[in-house]
Amino acid sequence: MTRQAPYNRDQALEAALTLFWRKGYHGTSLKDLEAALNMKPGSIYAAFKSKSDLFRASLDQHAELNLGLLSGCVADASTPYLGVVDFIRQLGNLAERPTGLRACMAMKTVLEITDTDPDLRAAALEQLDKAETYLTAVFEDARATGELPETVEPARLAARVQIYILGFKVNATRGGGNDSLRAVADDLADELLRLRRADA
Amino acid sequence: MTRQAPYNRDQALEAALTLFWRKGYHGTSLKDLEAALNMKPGSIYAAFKSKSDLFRASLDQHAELNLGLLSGCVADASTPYLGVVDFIRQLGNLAERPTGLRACMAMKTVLEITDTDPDLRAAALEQLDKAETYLTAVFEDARATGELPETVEPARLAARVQIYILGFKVNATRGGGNDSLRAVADDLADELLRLRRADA
DNA sequence: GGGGTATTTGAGCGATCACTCAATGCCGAA
DNA sequence: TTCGGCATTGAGTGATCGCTCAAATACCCC
Repeated sequence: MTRQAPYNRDQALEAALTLFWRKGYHGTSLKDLEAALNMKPGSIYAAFKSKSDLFRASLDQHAELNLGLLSGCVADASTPYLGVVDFIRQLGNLAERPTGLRACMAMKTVLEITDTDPDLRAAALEQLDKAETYLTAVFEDARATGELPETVEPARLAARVQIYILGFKVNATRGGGNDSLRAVADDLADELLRLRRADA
Repeated sequence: MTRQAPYNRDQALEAALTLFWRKGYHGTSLKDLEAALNMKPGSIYAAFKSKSDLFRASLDQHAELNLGLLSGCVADASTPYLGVVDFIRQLGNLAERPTGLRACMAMKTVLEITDTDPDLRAAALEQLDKAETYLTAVFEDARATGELPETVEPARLAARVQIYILGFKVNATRGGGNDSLRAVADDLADELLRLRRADA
């Protein structure tokens, strides 16, 4: 039936994601995208409709990967709470990435986009909210099972952990090496371990 | 003598700072600046040389204000370490600011600027380094006086506190209200208090 | 092969970008 | 009152922005 497109859509989207992630929305021009996706402007618009729609698609793709990473840690650990702790500890591995890709795209977008393009901002905010909701649920369960003491407020702790994550990623963007990043990630993880009930 | 310039340079710089801070480097056009500074392009270039130089000047101005805030807290508190704790606690007041001005400009710049304009990126990085150096010095002194235990590594703790500050500001940019921001700022401040020696 | 269709192409659109400079306006000195 | 000199002006520079569309191309079915 219809002809197979000679470009791979997923592959193109990944290239766009990397570019937008690194350079931001305003900092990425269509010329940049044409080069990275190896597509002419007409093809890009046929496939993705507009620059902002392509950005939006990249943002969603990025969120999926990111949340997958977190939920993967949660699934693999002996308890969900320890999974979150492990996720924090693994932030120490961010040194492997180039500095431009150490901070998450949603965060960069919320900081970059203010008045113009409220849709993009809203999408990024929603992603951060989703992550925080996920964390809150984990902490609620941990309290219910007795892993966390009753005095812990799940939403409040989720906000704090979100701050750990976002702050760590901003700081990593400055360019720290493997050792220093790992040391601080361990400190943050240990801090969360200390919140568990002594008998847990 | 030379004629008095009909615009106030400091006032113009402050307007530029607010604009750049809120909208970022790429997100701010000269049209925006012309309107905010109430100056024609020729005057702007006569006074500030170029867009990037004006941004740079704004960045420096911002850093001065920011570091002044921190050192003010340190000077006012009963010990320098408690001053830092107080600074963290006062982050809860960020709700008073519009969301676009809650994150510090240096941080936003480091996240926004990657390849292009390495000078601007370097300037922003330097400012963050300066703040971290300041924190490290405070923690070193606190350890020397016995307020912090010997086991604390000042530089490592400074990185962690920097993460708290940066992370908090990113999170505040999402738009939290007065109560929620204050609650989490208190949590972070209390966490630092807990590091002090029991007899301090 | 040949015809029909879907996709890709890339020159070029108007708008906006950062920036310039000849003309103008304003001032103090003479 | 006139004049010399500097600050301000704003229309206009070439470059680049995001984006379009008529033409060329590649593919499938017959």
